[in-house]
Amino acid sequence: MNNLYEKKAQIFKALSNPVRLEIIDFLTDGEKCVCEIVEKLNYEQPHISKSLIKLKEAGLIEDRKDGLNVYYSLKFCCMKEFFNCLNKMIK
Amino acid sequence: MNNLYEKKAQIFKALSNPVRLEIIDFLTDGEKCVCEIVEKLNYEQPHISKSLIKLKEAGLIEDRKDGLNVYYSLKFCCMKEFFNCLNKMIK
DNA sequence: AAACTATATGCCATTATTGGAATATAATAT
DNA sequence: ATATTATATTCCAATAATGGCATATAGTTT
Repeated sequence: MNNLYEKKAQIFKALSNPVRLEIIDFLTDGEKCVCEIVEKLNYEQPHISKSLIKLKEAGLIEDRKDGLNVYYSLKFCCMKEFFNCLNKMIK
Repeated sequence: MNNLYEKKAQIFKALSNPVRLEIIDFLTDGEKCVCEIVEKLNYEQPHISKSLIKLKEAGLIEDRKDGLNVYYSLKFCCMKEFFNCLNKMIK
């Protein structure tokens, strides 16, 4: 199996979960620390943490440490058009 | 499928598999019948069939019957830009 | 140092996905 | 009607994902 298809599949897999999509959505607003994401979404902190790590491993977000906090942000600006197309699909 | 994030997640889930991505790739070339897809990819016919149904259920492809054959084709032309963005992500 | 806070990791039961093998269906040809 | 062909469905074992709970780590404060 072609490597490239697997890499792409990994990205889509990272996006194939409602919680992780909600995180992405929240991050379009700018970088957020884990505690803000936990507060916004209604999930346990460990689950949010694991979700963020999965998104990071797929290369979709990046993190920045500042004291006790870890701030996550979107890594690609084209993500907006990406999701615009997606929105057309679900109409 | 109650909320929007779940609907989007379903689309990404359908795309989160190398075989299904290869099918999508093959279909950008134009509509293909199941047998052509089976011949092109190296998988059992039942597996290809199930993959196609999953893509169809996600609303990404559509089918057309003609005699014994079933032809599948992409449902969205914006899929090209969608994948262009994806390609930027994996560089 | 100990206490506290933000985040990450490990464990676990439940549920979903994967892909092969056998079989069923549906359209066509003889 | 029977045979043939293209596609779909069912069953199954192996593997992976989900999300809660308990705990660990790492930076900060006192």
